[in-house]
Amino acid sequence: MALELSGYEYLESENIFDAHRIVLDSGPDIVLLDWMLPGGSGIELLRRLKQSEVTQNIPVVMLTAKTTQDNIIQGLDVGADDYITKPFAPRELIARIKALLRRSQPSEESSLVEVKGLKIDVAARRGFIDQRPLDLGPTEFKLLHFFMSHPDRAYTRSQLLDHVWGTNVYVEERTVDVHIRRLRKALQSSGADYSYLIQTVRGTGYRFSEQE
Amino acid sequence: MALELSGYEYLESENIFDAHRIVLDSGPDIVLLDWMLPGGSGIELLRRLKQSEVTQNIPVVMLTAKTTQDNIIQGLDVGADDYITKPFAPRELIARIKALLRRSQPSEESSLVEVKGLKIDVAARRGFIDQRPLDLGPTEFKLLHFFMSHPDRAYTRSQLLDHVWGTNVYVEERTVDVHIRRLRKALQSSGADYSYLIQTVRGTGYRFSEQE
DNA sequence: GTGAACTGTCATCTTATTGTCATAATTCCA
DNA sequence: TGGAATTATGACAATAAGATGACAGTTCAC
Repeated sequence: MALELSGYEYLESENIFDAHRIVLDSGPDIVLLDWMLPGGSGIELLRRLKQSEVTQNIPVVMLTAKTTQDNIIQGLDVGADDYITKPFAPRELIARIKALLRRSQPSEESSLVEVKGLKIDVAARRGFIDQRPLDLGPTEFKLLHFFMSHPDRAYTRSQLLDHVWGTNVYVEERTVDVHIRRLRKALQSSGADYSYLIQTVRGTGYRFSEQE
Repeated sequence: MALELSGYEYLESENIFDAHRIVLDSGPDIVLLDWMLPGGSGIELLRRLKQSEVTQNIPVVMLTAKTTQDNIIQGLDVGADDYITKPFAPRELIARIKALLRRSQPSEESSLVEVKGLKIDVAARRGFIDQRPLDLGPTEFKLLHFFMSHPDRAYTRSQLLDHVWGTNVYVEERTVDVHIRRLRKALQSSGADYSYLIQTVRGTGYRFSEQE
């Protein structure tokens, strides 16, 4: 109920066997695991999850009524990421889940990509032309980032939509044109004009290149 | 007693389980870990701490009565940062703790951070704009401190919650917005307006930067 | 116990960003 | 040289995201 109220989706299982299958099939973001499950102790599942490369990065929270030393040590040993002892407040459960999810989120890459006087700092999420910061919307930034890391190659609008907007997004192909224009505009804003880097490939799409 | 006399705050635990929770919840600056803990060897906890990304940077000092080489090697192997064998002089304990703390917080704990006319005194927990003290709540101070020691990079609300509020805290992400606002307000209180240092990064979060 | 300071949350207001369209400009080829 | 096809551009409304003010619960010092 607490999970539902907080807007999480979940799948339940009554026993280890189904639980394992569900984890493998649905690839959850997190696993809540009761110490005592019919058919075997939850710790067995925990061990299995942590052994497999596929599942070992899924954070696992152990729920337990037991506070006996043995069990807990066993749990630590196998690699639970957090524990909650029953009875617990729903708030606490949600808090711990949130914290774990936060932590497991994408690692921070801090790359700098540079082409001539045009530079983008991915960590800072910002672009520069000769030290001068660019005014880019999120989409323009992503587009520029994609282009700069895949230069000298023509992409169709469709491909750009996939890579920059993401799959499963329904957007008119012509929308790409508009963003290309916005990006070009930003690239020739102050002083130097770098808009030539974004080249139109008639009949195909666009390309990022220093040449020509 | 030695810790208290030296002005450190500490949390104690009688067993591995509680110890692990305490570390996760309170995010200590350092961990003193006895080799022998009821319910299991402290080394297991050490291993756990060093395995998780969240806790692996917390320095751990192993306390032990054993002087056998094996053990020491075992401990260092897993990642203990220092060793003290019992019996030990309180002075020595404190000295080692100090050394580790110094080492582990090179960038952050330089007690004076300054950017342009904005300066914070970490020890005194106060901020100044051109000598004039700022009116900051504890959270705002921590937020500002974090920003100033990690400039020119965008942070999501989640990341800020982790770094400033701590892990395992259940706070709405939007709460970050509110504190950002309070901080900005403080930065433009009297005279000069430094609120431009805290920049909104649409679709991502916030960034501290002198530029723009 | 009282009051001030501080926090977290909510509802509401603002603004930046986006997707789309209509129209102008260009390119290409018969 | 037309005109068909393709791309560029400006405008605009919808939307999503952030800013802001208010408020109530807590904590803490006195």
